[in-house]
Amino acid sequence: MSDELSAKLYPDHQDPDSFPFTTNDSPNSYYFHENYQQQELGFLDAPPFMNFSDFSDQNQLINEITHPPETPNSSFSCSSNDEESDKRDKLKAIKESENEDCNSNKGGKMKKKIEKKEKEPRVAFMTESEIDHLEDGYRWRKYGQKAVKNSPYPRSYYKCTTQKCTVKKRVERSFQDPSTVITTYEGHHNHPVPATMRGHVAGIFSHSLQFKPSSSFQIPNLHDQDLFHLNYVNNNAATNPQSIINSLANQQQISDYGLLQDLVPSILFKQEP
DNA sequence: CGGATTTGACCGGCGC
DNA sequence: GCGCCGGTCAAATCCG
Repeated sequence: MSDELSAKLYPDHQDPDSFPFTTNDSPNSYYFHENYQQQELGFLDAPPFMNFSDFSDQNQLINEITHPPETPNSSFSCSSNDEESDKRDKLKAIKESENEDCNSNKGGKMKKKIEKKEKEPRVAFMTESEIDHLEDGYRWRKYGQKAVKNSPYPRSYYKCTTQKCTVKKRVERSFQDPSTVITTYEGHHNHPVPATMRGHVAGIFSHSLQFKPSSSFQIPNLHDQDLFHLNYVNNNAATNPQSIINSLANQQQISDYGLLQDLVPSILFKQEP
């Protein structure tokens, strides 16, 4: 994301890794927001009650910046346009030349070329919930917690407890909208949902709404696992006892739709390494 | 008692 | 080189 976009979206927010992602070194960040926008406009077969109004200002802003009025709003595809790929090529060239300078360190010892650790794909979900760590079907071990700059809410770090699975997730409450929790998954599980959780999943899925990608809008490389997370967290939030109690307090009638109306989260975007 | 969580220390990347 | 910051480690502590 450009500094300009970042500054307009979050004037007081300095944390580069919080939502939305603002990786300085990745030319893909712009692309993520195309996804974000695309999703808002119809990636998911969202039910009619789904309310994106909370994000409409952001999306409008993103739309303005990424597609200025004089530039035709080309498409919602995730492929980059020529101008954008030019920018990426240039950035790539700069990075490569920088690497060369660094590695050919005149007269000195030949520094072993250290490959930059490849980033795992990341997927972020924003969920309206009072509970920070939402049940998502997998087992996690907390390994750290840090204060988030310019936010009163800490960020928690979790690892999947299954052996040889390197998936991590970060959970933090949005400082802009404290009613929402931002969950970021990094990597993909190399194993099925733990057996002890499967019954739970089946029970939840049997009676409730599920998201699926629409035929007209696709985010490339969106794994089934990501939709699983979305469905699981969504449905779990909707069936969380405290959520139901809260909902009861606010609504006259309870229906599946009525409950979900206040609780459904939205997938925001996906970040590729 | 064993697994999970807490929390201060530590590390590496980055900007100045 | 130094300080800042995000992310991770690991010893101490908690808790069922």
